[in-house]
Amino acid sequence: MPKNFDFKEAEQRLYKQWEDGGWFKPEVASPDAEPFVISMPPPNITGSLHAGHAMFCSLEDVMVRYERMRGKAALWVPGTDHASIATQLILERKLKEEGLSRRDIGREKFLERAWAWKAESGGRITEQIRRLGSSCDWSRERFTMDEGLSEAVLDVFVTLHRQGLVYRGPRLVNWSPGLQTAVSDVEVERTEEVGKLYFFRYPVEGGEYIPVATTRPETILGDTAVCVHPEDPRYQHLIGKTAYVPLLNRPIPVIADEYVDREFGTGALKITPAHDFNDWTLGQAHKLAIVNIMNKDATLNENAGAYAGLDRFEARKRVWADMDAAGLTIEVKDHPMIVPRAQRGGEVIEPLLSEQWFVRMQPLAEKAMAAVRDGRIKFVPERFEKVFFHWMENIEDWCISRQLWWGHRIPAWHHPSGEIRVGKAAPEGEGWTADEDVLDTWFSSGLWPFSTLGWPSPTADLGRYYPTHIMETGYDILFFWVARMIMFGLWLTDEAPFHTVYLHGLVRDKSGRKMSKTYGNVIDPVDLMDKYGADPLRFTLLTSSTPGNDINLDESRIESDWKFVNKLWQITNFVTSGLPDDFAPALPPASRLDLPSRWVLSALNKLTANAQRLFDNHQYGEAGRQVRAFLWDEFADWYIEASKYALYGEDAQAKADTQQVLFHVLETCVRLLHPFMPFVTEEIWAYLPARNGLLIVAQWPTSDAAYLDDKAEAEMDVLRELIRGVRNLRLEYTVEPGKKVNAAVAAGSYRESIAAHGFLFSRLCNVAEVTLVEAAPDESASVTVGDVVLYLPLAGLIDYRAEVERLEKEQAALAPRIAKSESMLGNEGFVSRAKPEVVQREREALAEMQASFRKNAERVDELKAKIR
RNA sequence: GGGCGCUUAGCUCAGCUGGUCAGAGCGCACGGUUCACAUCCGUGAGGUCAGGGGUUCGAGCCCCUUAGCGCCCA
Repeated sequence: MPKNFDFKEAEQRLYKQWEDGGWFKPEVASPDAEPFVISMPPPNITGSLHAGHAMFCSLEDVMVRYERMRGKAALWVPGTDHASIATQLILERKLKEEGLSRRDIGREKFLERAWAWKAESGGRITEQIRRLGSSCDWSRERFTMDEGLSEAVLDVFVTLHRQGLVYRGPRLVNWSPGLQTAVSDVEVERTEEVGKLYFFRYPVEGGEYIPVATTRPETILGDTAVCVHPEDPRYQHLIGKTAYVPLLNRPIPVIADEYVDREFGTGALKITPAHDFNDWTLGQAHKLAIVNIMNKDATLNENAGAYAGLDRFEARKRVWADMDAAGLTIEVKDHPMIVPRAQRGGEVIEPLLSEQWFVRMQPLAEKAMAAVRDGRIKFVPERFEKVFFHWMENIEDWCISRQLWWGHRIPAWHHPSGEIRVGKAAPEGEGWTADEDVLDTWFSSGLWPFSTLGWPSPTADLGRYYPTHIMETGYDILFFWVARMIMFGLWLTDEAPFHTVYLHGLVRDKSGRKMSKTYGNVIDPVDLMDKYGADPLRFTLLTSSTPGNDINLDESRIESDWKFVNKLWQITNFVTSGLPDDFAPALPPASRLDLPSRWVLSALNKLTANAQRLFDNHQYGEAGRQVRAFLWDEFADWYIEASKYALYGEDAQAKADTQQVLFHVLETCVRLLHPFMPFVTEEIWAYLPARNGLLIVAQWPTSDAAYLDDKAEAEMDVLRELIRGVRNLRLEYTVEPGKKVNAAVAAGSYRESIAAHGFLFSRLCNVAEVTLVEAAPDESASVTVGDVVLYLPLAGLIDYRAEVERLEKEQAALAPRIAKSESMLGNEGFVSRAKPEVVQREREALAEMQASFRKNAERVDELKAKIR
């Protein structure tokens, strides 16, 4: 095999091999295999790959590849979203560059451009998703505006309308003046900003004034009442009197309502039902007049009198100036306030009275909550259930119409008579015109898990692959998307669309800041893949995250995982290079194997069992970390080094057995790592002998209890500690690294083991010969592990005083640990209530520490005697 | 105002069911050209697991509370 893994060449080739070979299709499993299905959160066609995409692709691919290896009919359905607002924003920006607006070119031409743009750039994101190694079934790729999905969307609208759940009406909605469309509650972001609070006098009949404060003086022109608390002595006598709207002199009532907070501001409120959500509610309760003063472009209309035609912010200045001139102003204060801004575009949202389509959410939410309550749907991590319930319990009707062109056109028809009919086709008769509006993007993505499988047609895919299994996505779209899928799924298909919602966190920069173009801290996953390959990026994203928590992406970790890829490659090179041409994998029984082999196989099988448990609990990151640690710190650093004795030795059987073990461990780890690092593992797989087929469909490893061996692990631990001790001594006494030394061991209870494994010392710490002794040789330094004392004779190098000091330091560290252990074991509560194996383990640990302490103490005495 | 998360080595983060869980990577110090790998190997320094209280035989891990940071909802 080549000296290094050339990811640039291999990634493309392997992905093509997988995709062209149809290995991403669920049909590669046996026909009766249990299905496992994930719907990919469809990226916007406007987008290019960002860290969030890389995150979900990595996670979902781990899930899918794992289940595929377990023999399931694994299906990951990919697709893209038309992203109504985001796409339209981009297209309008492009038009603007040409000096045009969408109205200049008209709806038809605009949509042509939109489709052209989709054709041109919709493929870019899917190419980038491929680069990550995502094993999704592209033959089932969908787009939210595909014919089938569009039909589904219209059907749902019609159905919900028939069920009385879709209605139309004038309501106060969140209006985006720049985009000229309504948006839903979840599309409004509330930002804390320092604004101004304007205090002024509201004239009341009889020459009195009520002081009132507002953050938006222009809305004064639309006031239809002044409201005070019914028990407020300051204003009680004015209740029921008539106030006059400043500048317009329009008479309005002074009303009373307990809603007013007497402590806040002046304790009196101006009420503008047409331009404020709270005021709207209050206005409904008091049957107040509704005066709309604003046009859809946020200029004021004829109801604003002299201010008609002015932009809202310009009007604000003028109104205030004129009121000041009229002597009605009191003061202006800086005021921290919550400003509603559009999620797309960021402009200030205006509450505006408008005719829109809504979905009545209450009935849908009930079903959704029931499904989560009774466990048909679970959240990982669980805490998001609380967030989900809180939102569901307070759910508002969903404004689904958008005054945009790019999207699913609402299947409603308007007649000059004012009649409105809902249906996919135009009603019979003359004069019907189609509704101008399109649906909220999230209306179609809410159907995604089933619409992508053919619903509402009873397709084979729908039957076999729905409901899906895990919905994996970012917690930031819990309300936008996940909640809607759950509601729609239950309502329309009578099934929970998935049984598990796995939510990942946001990917931030290394210091925890949100990535943004303005900060210039955006980490482009494509750059990282160019530099390190897809595997290290995936592995880093997967292993540095835990469910639901944000991750701060540090490039140094990707670099480190790039090194891990190389390490794996080099391990493979070592393991395979020595294998005979006719090598046939056949792991010998544990009874025939040497100690290092029994140890490493025991550790391997524990690892496999752990990985299984962790995958079962969606702890993918921890599983990946453990495999990496085992492979590098145990297998490469210890077993491989130890194996060289047998490999280069005379004993043919031992050599063959060792090769079997090396191969088995590597091969198992490659399987375990495949979901995390698909490219390098698949490439390695091709270099392993006697393999049939591709790793992508190889079997996921299971733990074999026959190879679990606590005794071997304990023995190896002692040997490893002794070896570490020797390495340490050699450095402390600056023994030349190349120089061979001898060791004498008072082997205590490990006599046989040490006698038999002198070769390990030779290989791992350059000790030529290990002899068993009873007493300490002259001029030697020692290392103690339990009742084993290893002496390193270092003639001429030993400073007895320094050696005593070193040992006493060790004793000082040991003493408190012994004391703690003794007190634990002396504690009746611990001995009687802790699990027996825990007590047993503690006893053994204490015995070992005590032995070490005793041996060290003896040694110190000996040395002290020599000093005198 | 309600809710949630985070606070563990200089930095970025793990720590699953409470009992070798005090860890990793990077960084740092020191030492290494022997036949898998310098994209490497070895050794080491460094943390009263934010503060306080509690439950428990035993607590980074559970409960309460305080503080700081962040997020969501209103």
